[in-house]
Amino acid sequence: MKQYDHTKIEKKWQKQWAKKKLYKTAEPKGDDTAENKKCYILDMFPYPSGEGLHVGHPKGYIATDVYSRFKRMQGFDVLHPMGFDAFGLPAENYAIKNKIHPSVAVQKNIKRYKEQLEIIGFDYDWSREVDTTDPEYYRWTQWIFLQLFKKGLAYESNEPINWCPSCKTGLANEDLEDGKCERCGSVVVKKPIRQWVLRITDYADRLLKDIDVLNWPESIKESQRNWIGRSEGSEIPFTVEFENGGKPGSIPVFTTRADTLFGATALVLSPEHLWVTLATGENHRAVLGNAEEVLRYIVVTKNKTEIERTDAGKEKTGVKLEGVWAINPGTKEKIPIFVADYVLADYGTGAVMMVPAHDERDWEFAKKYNVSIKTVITPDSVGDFSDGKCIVSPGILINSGEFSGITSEEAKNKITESVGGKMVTKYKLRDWVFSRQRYWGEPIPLVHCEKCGVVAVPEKELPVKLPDVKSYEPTGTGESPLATISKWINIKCPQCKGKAKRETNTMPQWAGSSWYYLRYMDPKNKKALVDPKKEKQWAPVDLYVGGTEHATRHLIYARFWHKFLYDIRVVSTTEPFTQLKNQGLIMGEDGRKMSKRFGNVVNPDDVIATYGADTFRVYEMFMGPFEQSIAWSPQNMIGSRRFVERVWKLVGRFTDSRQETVDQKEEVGALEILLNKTIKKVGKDIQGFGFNTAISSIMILLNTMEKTQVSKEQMGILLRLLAPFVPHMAEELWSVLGNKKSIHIASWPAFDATKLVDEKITIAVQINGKVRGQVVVAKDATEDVVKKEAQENPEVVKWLQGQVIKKIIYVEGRVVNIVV
RNA sequence: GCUCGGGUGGCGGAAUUGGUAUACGCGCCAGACUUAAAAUCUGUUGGCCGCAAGGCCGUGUGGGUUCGAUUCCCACCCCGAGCACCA
Repeated sequence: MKQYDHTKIEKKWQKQWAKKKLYKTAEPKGDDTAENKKCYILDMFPYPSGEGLHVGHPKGYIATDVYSRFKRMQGFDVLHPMGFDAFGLPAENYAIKNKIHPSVAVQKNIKRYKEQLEIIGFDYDWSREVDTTDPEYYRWTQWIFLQLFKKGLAYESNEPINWCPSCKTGLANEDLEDGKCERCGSVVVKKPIRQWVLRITDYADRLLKDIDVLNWPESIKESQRNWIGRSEGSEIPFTVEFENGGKPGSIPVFTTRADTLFGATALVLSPEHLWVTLATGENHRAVLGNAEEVLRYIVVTKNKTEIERTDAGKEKTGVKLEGVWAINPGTKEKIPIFVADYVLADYGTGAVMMVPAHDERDWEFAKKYNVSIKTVITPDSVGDFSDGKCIVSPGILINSGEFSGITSEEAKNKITESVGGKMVTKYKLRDWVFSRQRYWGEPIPLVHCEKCGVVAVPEKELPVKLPDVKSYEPTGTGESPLATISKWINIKCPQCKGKAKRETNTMPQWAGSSWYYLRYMDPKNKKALVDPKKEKQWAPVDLYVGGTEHATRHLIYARFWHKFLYDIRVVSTTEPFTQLKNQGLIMGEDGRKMSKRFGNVVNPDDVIATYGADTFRVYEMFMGPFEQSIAWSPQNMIGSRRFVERVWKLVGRFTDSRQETVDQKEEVGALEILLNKTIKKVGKDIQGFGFNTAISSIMILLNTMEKTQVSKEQMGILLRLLAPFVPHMAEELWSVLGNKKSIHIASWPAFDATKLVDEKITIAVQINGKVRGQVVVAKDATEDVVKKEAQENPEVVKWLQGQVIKKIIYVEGRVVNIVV
């Protein structure tokens, strides 16, 4: 047998597989039974940055590759595609920095990515590749937008939104991290610009409810629940009266604690509240005793960044409105009105009732501004509430008129009803700011007509192609660079043929990735986003693998679009991804995140050149639990290489002329049992993403096989168990054994359920729970026999001397415990 | 602050409807092969006490339930992630 030359073998088989189109996706069989045997396995497709891949990126891809090969061998029709998410800021910034047009840069980076992926030996069906920047692809991204627009789910708005001064574009809430731009880390400011917004909040309830049925990691599900942030409460109107006899008005507040209404000693409005704007405006200014002061406060507030405003730790500020007061609808007492920036404008009604005795924020504010504090809840178990303490927990009502004595829970409904309020549900989720003032994105397919207003581009005119432009750098004016191309902008209105202009905003990075999994099912279709038959054949995605960073962005957006597409009958399932797995990061050797900054990045190309793709794959799958972050270790890589080489040598026995005889230390029958056990375990582990334990059990099998006489058939089983992990070597050795067809379309070995337990089993003997000896018995030994053997065991006898046996417990096949 | 994960040898980790803790791999140590080294192969390897036989202690800490707890319950400590002035 020749030496193991990984480069030669890997190149050879990668070429062969491509030539024979081994991984071409099976076409739909068209019968009902076929549906049960499909398996759609999806990776989160990369955006091709200029950096190329580091060893952390392929970890998830290797896992899906192992899984898809396993499923194919089990006889499933497998769909395992790959593509590129190439619109968006990273690609554009790279292009700007390197002074290449984004489309050129993207194609270059895609090529590089593909090369890097190909040498790892993945089983992608490249004939289904998608590229979100391909007009034939984004035609359908635009089409989905138009359907949203037609259903009233896309609207134009001029509300202040998050603006990144460095990226020079508006951002969605999801694009912020601690008030900073997720991409560049700049502090985001609120800025009113014209924008397109999608009504994701219309789907908040369904997005929340359906989380329960998903087979996803608990942490991601929890993140989404937090993000959607449902809370049930009451909307209660507060009457407002003026000192100088103005007409009384009404301001609704939102509260989850209507039970504390009688303790509300002030009304607090956000600085952006419409009522405040009106009251300080030219016409009404006279009603306030201190309009100038209030205006000054509002200006100061608006100049603060989001971070400054929303930091819970900072001291609260506000200003009291003079000449006006509110009526507490419970007590009918006059209470002061404040404007304060701790009240968020865009949550609830932008107004809250201040209950200092039972809310810590209100408490803090009331102390500072001398608002009276009135306790109306007492903890239900103990009666000793003390005034001068903030009691946040619910309890029994006091000082609440007719409601005194009932519980908080009961009071919420009753009080709300009695003051003319209503029970409402609110969400933290905000509508999705969907336009970007940048070049490198899908043009929004709308037209602004002087007469007709906003008009959709007719579907047959899609795609609206992104025009070439000399300067694609962001303008910073709130307009996209497209606004400078008059030739492109000025068109006729599709409706009235009059003068009209194109919409110049582009879509955010997340648009293309919100539906790409559908396109893989039918990538070449020119007539529809996806053929309904093909959609039925493949949907939903059975397994989706990617990083946790997408928990509240991509994974929420995609679920939203999917549900919308379900409503307009483009897709047949209510959820896109039934099962989700997150790969843990591969950290640098130093334990820090891999980054150019730390100089701890490992390039997969180098690793593969030295050790081979098969070893690399084994190492990444064996290094620890898939979902866990673990540091890269060149030391441990050597262990994986050893393992791979030992397999090579083992098969060498069948080709070497000497037919090397084995010093047979293990029983042949025992090997048969171990093989069966291993087949069962490896299958179960791959299915459950326990790749590290699957490999360890194959290692145990290999250790035994090396010491035993092994038949060709048994060797074939070993190779098939290994095939998903080391596809090149398994293929090579499989052909060495004389097989003509590829191992990757061979059937996964079956195990014999009657041969899973050894003839003799070892049972531990405990005395009072401490292991004192072991007995070996036949596998079908009865309880009495085992108990008798246990008591006769010399080790045990020693411990039993002078003791009285109270009880003997036998756990079948495991342990005997003698209680003395 | 709230929510969700997680804490096991020198290291990555294995084992939970409660049943022999430390599988597998790395490293270390010893041996074989070699002039020598590397590679490879074989063996040992949780801690403490002991010449040994053997014993005691051990899954973040402290309690509890149980014949038996890494696993279940209570309290606490630490690490990671998400959310956070959301009324």
